[in-house]
Amino acid sequence: MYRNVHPIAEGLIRQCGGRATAGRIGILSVLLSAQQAMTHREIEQCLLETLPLDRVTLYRGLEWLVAQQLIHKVASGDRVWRYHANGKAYSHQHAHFKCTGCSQVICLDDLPLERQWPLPSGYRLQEVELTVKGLCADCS
Amino acid sequence: MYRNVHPIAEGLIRQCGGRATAGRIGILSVLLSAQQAMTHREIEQCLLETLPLDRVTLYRGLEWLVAQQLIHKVASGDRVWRYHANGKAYSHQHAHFKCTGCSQVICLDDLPLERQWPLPSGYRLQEVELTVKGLCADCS
DNA sequence: TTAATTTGCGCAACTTTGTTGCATTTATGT
DNA sequence: ACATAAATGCAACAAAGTTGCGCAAATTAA
Ligand SMILES: [Mn+2]
Ligand SMILES: [Mn+2]
Ligand SMILES: [Zn+2]
Ligand SMILES: [Zn+2]
Repeated sequence: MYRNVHPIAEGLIRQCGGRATAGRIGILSVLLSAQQAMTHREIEQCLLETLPLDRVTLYRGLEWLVAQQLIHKVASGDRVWRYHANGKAYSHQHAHFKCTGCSQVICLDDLPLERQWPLPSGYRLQEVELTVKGLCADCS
Repeated sequence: MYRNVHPIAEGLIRQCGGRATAGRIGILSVLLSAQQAMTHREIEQCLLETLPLDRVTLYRGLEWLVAQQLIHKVASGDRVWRYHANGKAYSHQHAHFKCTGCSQVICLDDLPLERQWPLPSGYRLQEVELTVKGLCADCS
């Protein structure tokens, strides 16, 4: 249950010097307890009963948490952002897996992105975005 | 000038057994002449003078060309599809480069995606989507 | 060449995802 | 408890893309 992580979430938010509002704590708690990256919609649904937030507030909360580097944002192909808490394992750049069956997105911590990527001359690399698509264990 | 490729575009379309309409020929001609992957908007602008197409027709034309595998679709992070003609070089899976300055997207043919990607057990790979982000030669 | 049939087009309306402006409320330091 | 800065809720907006449907154009048959 994601309520257990409320104190942890609140601590993390205060450490950033931000206001510990119910919204931010709720959002971060959901993401800290989630096994996969979640869409805005999924987070909204998840909070619906305990803490109904306005969609805009949720967008702004997520934006703020990303800016504080407490969570990260995943693009994953469909035109929907997904969000996931930054554990120790996920603080560096990493790849993601997207299941084409159930649409879940998980972080692939093992997949190193620090290798050399050959680019045309004059081109400068900033960031690599890698999404492996396929079927998860449940959908296989 | 993309008008030179009209006969080529028409031939490719007829080879697929599809109707060679002015719209499809125009769209494919633009993409065949383009150096980079283009958004729906960019293609629309490009055709504006010679062949003003309804946005929906353009969407459906692109969809059809993708289904015929005459072009391919690139996700590239912002929530906008980009399209590019399938030359010989681009018929296989390949990575893309997206310039964070000018937003142009080019195909990285040299970057092999056929390596092994370690996945959790039970997970099955279908496709790899790799976008390298950075600055192109002009924007550097 | 014309007529019939099939397929694509244009238009309007709708959906989804996300953003912006502004008045109101709330968290926090004093 | 009060002042103040910051977050929230609401309405409106925006961009990208989709759907339904009547009409037009491309193929095919006559
Ligand atoms: Mn991740
Ligand atoms: Mn490409
Ligand atoms: Zn799955
Ligand atoms: Zn550039």
